[in-house]
This record gives sequence, structure tokens and C-alpha cells, in this order.
Amino acid sequence: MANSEDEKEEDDTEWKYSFVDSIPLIPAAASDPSLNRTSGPTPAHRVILHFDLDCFYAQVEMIRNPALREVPLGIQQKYIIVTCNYVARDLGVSKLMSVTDAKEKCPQLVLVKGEDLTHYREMSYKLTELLMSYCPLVERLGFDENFVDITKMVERRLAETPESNNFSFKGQVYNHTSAELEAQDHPRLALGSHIAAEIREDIKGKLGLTGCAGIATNKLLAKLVCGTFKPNQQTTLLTENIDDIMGSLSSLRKVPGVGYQTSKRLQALGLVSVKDLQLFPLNDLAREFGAPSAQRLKNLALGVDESPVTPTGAPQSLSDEDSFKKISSTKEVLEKTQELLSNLVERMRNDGRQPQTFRLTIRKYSATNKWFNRESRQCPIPNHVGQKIPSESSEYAVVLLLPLAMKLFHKMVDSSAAFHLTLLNVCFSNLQTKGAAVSGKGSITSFFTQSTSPGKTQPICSSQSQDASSQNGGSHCLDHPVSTHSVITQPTSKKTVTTKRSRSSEAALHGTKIKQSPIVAVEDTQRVSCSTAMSHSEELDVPGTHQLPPHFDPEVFRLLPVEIQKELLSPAYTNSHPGTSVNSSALVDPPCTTHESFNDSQKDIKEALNNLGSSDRPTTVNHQRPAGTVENVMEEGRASFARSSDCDFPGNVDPKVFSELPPDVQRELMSEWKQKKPVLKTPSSKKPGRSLTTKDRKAAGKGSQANNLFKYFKPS
DNA sequence: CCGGGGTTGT
DNA sequence: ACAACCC
Repeated sequence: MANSEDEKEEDDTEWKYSFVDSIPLIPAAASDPSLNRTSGPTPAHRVILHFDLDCFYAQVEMIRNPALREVPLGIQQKYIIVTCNYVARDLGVSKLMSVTDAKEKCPQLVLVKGEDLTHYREMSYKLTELLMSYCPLVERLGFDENFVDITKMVERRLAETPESNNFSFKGQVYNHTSAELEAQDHPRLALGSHIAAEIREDIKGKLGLTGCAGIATNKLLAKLVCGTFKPNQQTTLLTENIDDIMGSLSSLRKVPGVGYQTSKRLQALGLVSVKDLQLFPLNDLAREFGAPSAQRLKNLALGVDESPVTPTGAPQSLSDEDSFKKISSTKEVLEKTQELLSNLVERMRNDGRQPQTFRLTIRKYSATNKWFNRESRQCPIPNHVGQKIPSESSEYAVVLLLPLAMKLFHKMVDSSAAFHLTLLNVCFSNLQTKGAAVSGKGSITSFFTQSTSPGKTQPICSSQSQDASSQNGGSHCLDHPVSTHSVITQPTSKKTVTTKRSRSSEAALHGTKIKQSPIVAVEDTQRVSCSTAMSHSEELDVPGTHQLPPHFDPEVFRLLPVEIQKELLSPAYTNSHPGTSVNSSALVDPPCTTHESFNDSQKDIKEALNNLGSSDRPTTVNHQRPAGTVENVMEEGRASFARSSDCDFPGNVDPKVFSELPPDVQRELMSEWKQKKPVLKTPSSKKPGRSLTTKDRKAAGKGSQANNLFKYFKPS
């Protein structure tokens, strides 16, 4: 009953999808571009560019190693050739080919592992940045495609241009062999083709990359026409040829936006070609897909796409994953998760923002339907954990996140029974920019701001440019690229901090992954009794588990990295408390070695272990309140102060454990919790301000995110 | 078909 | 939390 009539919801926003159906009936009729609704909020005639790099990963590898240019090169991820250079293509190799098939076709094929996306990601953002130097309206699609809305640029050039121009097209024009005459009739697209050519040259000159461009009046068309002349060329689509290009598609599946599922559903309706869909009654379509989707699908078939080029900005999430034949023990899960987390936390630290949400995704083996059985669980990241991620002690954040991950894991897998995983993924989302919008200087120097209180913000680079994309300012739409990007330097290379574990990219490249952080292999001890196992452990002077605090599950303990084990066995834990100060003077994050970072927050280790233990072995923990529940995961560390007033601590903290902590640690914890208290939302409370919808995000936030974006543009 | 990513919509 | 889409 709520609304049988959609459409109404929240309007009063300027552009409306609901108008797309009233766009000029048939593309063919649009030969007069000026007949577009004049009063509409969207420009009558947009000029949209779509850039698509040639065999992107292969190009990056060929830049890194020019010798690869002359050989057939395939980029391998696991058992798949995800892309290959054109030498290889001439020899019969294609995308999505299995390695065995490819080697069969082309025995000389040279393979480079491409599972580590670091270099591709960096190059990808350099490209986006270069495009943004022309115009802020850049939308990424994957790592190697970008849309750019150059309407304003075109209009300005048109106005500046001395009227009698010898218009011509650069590059190809779809379905035209000689483009001379059309240019006068399509001055905007013609100018667009020149701009596209300039940009492609710039891309080649500055980044060494070749690619294709499509020039058209909307994103759909620009993308489609982009691929018509393949390597390193560009194509313009004139409005009178929209029908042609749509009709040329071999199936509905080729229409961007029509995926596997949708094409199957359409097929069930008897629709296989684009023309079928164009002619299919909208009402019938709406019965299957609902009115909005039906209209969208029909428009796509007609080549109509009013969706705006939405500036992408900094990513909404960062994730790291690995797939494998089989993981079937908790220990392997722990190790793999830690490896993934190490990488992800490192990337997160470079980003500078602070994730509020953590998600673990798994894929369980399944003979039938091997693909697409992923499950995920997510939870908020406790504030004190999240704060460590962008800080010097990010390494340590891994340790704190690990128990969280394991909790989520146990929500999906009953580890007391056999299991078989083929994929693990860790993901940070809900990324929050911590405002270093502080006082005087808004410049990069604010990056060096110290955080002076425990719960405080991490430094961030802020610059000024706010609106950038808004209507009128125009100053951001440059006819010629400003090379600001070449001036931008990577802020993260700031101060001292020698990175402990350099992320060896070449190692990853050659497939020899470095174990990031030592999870000790206490391997063969797994099923052996504890004392036996520990007794022959040389460097670890590990006593029997009987010396562990009672809250720790010995089995869990054995799975932990050696550093953590050591910490747990240090006097501060095993003895009564020497009263060491934890982070005591709360001044700044002390520059610390890895080991010191472990030292400085033993409380967290304790908590972490407690959590881990509670999920793995409920019987060994003495939580007053049940600790393994969903709610508990969700509320971790920021949660429900069980009752009112001062003497409470979060429900997930075992009072007993707390009482064992050194007094000053207790004090610090209490003050930390108190600080968080006002910020808390009770689990059941309605948030006063609802969480941001994606539309909200588009409307707002982009400006500040743009500031953040440049972190992805590393100096070469 | 399934690699290592991303986004949006329900 | 998942499903769909994109690369």
C-alpha cells in the first residue's frame, strides 16, 4: 500500500530519470540535435568521451619491462589469462582464456603474473587524474575506462572559435568514410573529436599508454562506439547513426547495463536482439521488470541514456582478496586473513581515511555452481581500532582486526565440521575523512599535524578546491591541461617512519609472495599437546599453556603470531602488573617499531584475544555477558554501555580481565570509553540522521573526496 | 567463467 | 547481506 506509485519519493532534485522516456522518440528522429527539450536541466546536447585503454595490464607490464613489447605477453591471474598484448592476440591468444589453452595455442607465450594489482591501480589513477586536469567530470569504470563530460569545454571552444571554421573530425566517424560534410552539422561532436585526440596524445606522452576513445552524446553511445576501431584509435558517433550502432550489436548482452541475468530474462520473453527490445511493448516489459527498469532497458536499446557522468572521486571501499584451491583449517584461514589484512591496512594507511566498516567474504567450495556462492558478514570497526589504521601503528591494527575477522568467519563457517573455502576477501568500507581542516593552513602541511590526544584525528591532506564541478565556475574546465598533477607529490612519503616491511612489488609480480608478517608456524603442533609443542620451540621460550592467563584458549594462542605470543607472555600479562604505562602521556603516537607498537597497547591484544577465544571456544571464556553474539560483534568496542554512569564499561569487556589490568591502563581505558559515550548510538535507536544514501553521496561529499583523490596519484 | 577488483540497487 | 552490474 505504501506506494504503488513510485516516482514520488524525494523529488525536488534537478535532474530526473523519469524524463528519459520523453526524450525524442526515436534516435533517427534526432537528426536535428536542437530539438532536444530546451527547458530541461540537462544540456540539450552533451558531448561525452569514453576512454578505454588497450590491454591495460599488459601495457603496464610492457612499460615496466620494455623487452616484453616484442614478445607475446599474457597477464596471468591464477589459471586465467586476463589480458594479453597484441602480439599474443595475433597468435591466437585472447582474453579470458585458460592458461593451458593459451599455451597450447601459443607455446612461446610469455606469462606475467597479474594478481597484485598495485601497479595497475596506480597507473589507473594517474590516468584518471590526467583526465581530471582537463575537466572535473570524470567517471571511472574499472581500472582502464573513464567517461568524461566535456560539454562545457566544447561550448566554450565553440564560442571562442572564429565562426567560419573548417570543421573536421579527428579519427574515425562511425559509418562514414569521409567525414568532411558532416562536420558542419555536428560542430560539437567534431570539436569533441579534436579534444579526444589531444587527450589521447597527452596520455601517450605523459603516461606512455595507448587507448581508444569514443565520442558521442551520452555514456552508452560513447562506450559502444569506442570499441569500433580497436587498438589505439578513436571513433565519433553522429546522432543520425545511433540506430545503426544499436542495430549492429549481436545480442542484447552486448548492451552495457544488460548483464547475464537480465539477458536471460529478456530471452525468456523472446527477446534476443536489440531490435526485439526496441519494439517490445513497454507495458509488457514493465510487468517483468517493474516500470523503472523496463523504461531503462528500453532506453538502452534505443541508445538513450541520460545518466550523468558522475565524478568518481576516491573509492568507496578498499578490498583485498585471494582465491585458492582449498583452505580447510582455521589456522590457514587465520594466516591468509592476516596476509590479506596486512596488505589492505597498508593501502588504507596510504589512503589516509579511516574505515568504519569491515567485511569478510568467503567462497565455499561447491561442485555445482562453482561460481558465485559468496557469503559475507560485516561489522563496525571499533573506534580505537580504526584510529590505528592510518597511524604509524597500522601494523598493529592488523592484530586487532584479526579477531574481528575470525568472529565474522565463525558466523559463516562451523569450524567444528569440515569446510572447504576457495576464496577469502577482506574489505574496508564506510571510509571516513578525518578532518584536519584545522586552523591556519589548509595546505599540505596539515599533513604533518600531530594528533595530540588519543582519540584524535589523523592528519590528512586537505587542499582547497571545493566545488570544481559546479555549474558555472568554469575555471576548472581548461582547454589545455594544467600539469598540476606532475607537481603533486605523494604525501605519504612524509616524515621519518621507515616502513618496516616494504611491500615488495617485484616479489609479488613474480609470484613469489613474501610472507608479510610472521605468523609462526607452530605447525606440527596443531594436534599435539601443548607442552610437547612448545618444548621444542627454540626461539620462543614458550612455557606450557598452563602459564597463560585463564581467559586464553591455548589452541587459539598457538595460532597467533609469535610477537603476540611473546607479548602475552611478557610480565605485564603473566605477572601482576608492573604498572607500565600504556601510551601513557597520550601525547602523540610515538614513532615506534613494530615491536613497540605491540607493546604500547597490550590492552588491545588482550581484548583481541579474548574476542578470538570467545568465538572459538565459548567454554573457555568467562564473559559475564555472552560475547559471541551477533550484536556483540556489531557493537564491539563502542557498544552498549550496559548501564548508566561512570563505572560501566562496554559489554564485551570482561570485568575480570579489566580488573587485572594495570591501574593506569584502566584509567586510560575508562577515559577513552567515556569519550566515546556521547557519540554512541544505541543499537536499537534510530539514527537521527539516516545513513547516507548513494544519492546523498553523489550530491555531497564529492568535493572533499576529491581532495583525497590525489593520494591515488603517485608520483612516477 | 570467475581473476581481483569496483559500484549501485534491493 | 546479497544481487546485479562493470572492467
